[in-house]
Amino acid sequence: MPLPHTTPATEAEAVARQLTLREHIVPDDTGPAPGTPATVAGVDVAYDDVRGIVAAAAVTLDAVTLEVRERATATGPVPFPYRPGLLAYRELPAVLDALGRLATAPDLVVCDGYGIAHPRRFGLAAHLGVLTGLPSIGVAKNPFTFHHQPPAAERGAWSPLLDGTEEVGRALRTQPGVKPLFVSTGHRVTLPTACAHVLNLARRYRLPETTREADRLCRTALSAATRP
DNA sequence: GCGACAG
DNA sequence: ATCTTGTCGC
Repeated sequence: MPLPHTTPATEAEAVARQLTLREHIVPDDTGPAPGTPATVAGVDVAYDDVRGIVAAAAVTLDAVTLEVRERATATGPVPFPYRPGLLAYRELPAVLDALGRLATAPDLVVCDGYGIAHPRRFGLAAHLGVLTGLPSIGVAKNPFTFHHQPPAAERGAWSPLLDGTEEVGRALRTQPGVKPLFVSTGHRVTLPTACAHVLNLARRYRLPETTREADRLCRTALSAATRP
């Protein structure tokens, strides 16, 4: 069922593949309902650009209790340079590897970065969702090239994230008086549902527990891979 | 041409 | 992403 991933030889090929794959995005709401019994995985990567090594982590949490259910990591060579708009080609190989090492596939994947909020409407979270078939959402820490009005100060407040006049995501306040996160849809999840998931996962801190756990794990995995 | 630009 | 100490605040 999952589609294969291979590293493009050129940026033009990378862009062309995005235009093809984006047709496979399913913009429905067939993923789990926020806060209901389900498993949610956070994925993240860390780099050692000097040695050209990337380490990825996938951590599965219980969506109700937020307890960690499973952890997996993967390391490998950095496969693609960083280019805004092509982040997925840099992160996906290691992330897909880590996800595949989980004994049980999650019901939802939370990515660091964007989903449909992307110059070609096919960011990392959408790409991951299409390849794996899993419901996915993107959670970014900055607005990238998009614009927004600051949401009200209370937790849960949001404002549209705009590419011109098109709403591509939401600036979502997960903690009172703290900088908002930028949430966008990936695959099989609706924008309001995606925001509800993020609020459910970010009860105490700005970032969802899924990304906090994945961030910690990929860093330790990187130092372990870098430490002979 | 210059600046901006997820991680 | 990553380089990096102390420091202001709850």
